[in-house]
Amino acid sequence: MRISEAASASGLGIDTIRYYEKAGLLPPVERGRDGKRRFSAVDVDWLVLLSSLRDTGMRMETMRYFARLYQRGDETIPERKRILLGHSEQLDKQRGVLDRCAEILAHKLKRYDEIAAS
Amino acid sequence: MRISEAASASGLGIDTIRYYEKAGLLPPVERGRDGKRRFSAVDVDWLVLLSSLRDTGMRMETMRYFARLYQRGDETIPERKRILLGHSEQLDKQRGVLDRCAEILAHKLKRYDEIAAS
DNA sequence: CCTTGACCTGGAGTTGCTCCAGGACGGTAG
DNA sequence: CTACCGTCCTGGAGCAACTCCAGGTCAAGG
Repeated sequence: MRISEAASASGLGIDTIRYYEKAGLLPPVERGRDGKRRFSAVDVDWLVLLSSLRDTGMRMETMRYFARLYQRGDETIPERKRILLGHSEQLDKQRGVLDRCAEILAHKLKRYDEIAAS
Repeated sequence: MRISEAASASGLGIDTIRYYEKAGLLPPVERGRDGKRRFSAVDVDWLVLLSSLRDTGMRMETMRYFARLYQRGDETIPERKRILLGHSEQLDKQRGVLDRCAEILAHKLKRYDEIAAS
């Protein structure tokens, strides 16, 4: 799979993927003899995960740490589990943030309607 | 209210508040004769709103536009309403993103447990 | 009177992309 | 065979939104 396909499959941009590779967030991607990147199904799965973690606010440093653990094999699973569980908690906090914002917006919108009606 | 209090009341940092003022996201804040900023209750309410909008991903440019509308008075309410309704939709999209991430994480965690059990 | 703490300003530094210039390469059309 | 096109490559500049810092002011307390 070429980079443009990996991009649309993962939701990341082409530039972002190259940037992530350079930054150590994915293992060095294999190249064809033309020098172009070839993404395996495993690579793409990894990109999908990174994309999801990024979109929910995980920091690059954490993702890099997670990537290094992943490359060290199954012995690092407990630590990886810890990270993902921690991120699950982050998701819950973010739901709280969204809910509070929705409340504030609902309140504001109600006030707008009251002003319009008066 | 001094800037440190406005910061802890709104959840924004002191530097962020000053930055927002310079950037036109809040009307110029009144100063005491010592030159220090004095935040009114209205100012703080506004900061709380900005904080919530920022935390849910609204762009500064949009917030600035919203702030300008606000300063122009009640005639801009329909447009402000449009912006806040649009942001409500964003909140829904973000809930979707959180849910999808939670699913991926649950799946990964299950697989970790399977590997550990085998 | 001297120090402490909270504030001020302008500007540099950081994160995480995002875009761009300049160049190579493979496939198709003339 | 050659011209052109689309997709890729690299290194580096640019951008958003903070975040931190140096150097300075001022009021109040010991």
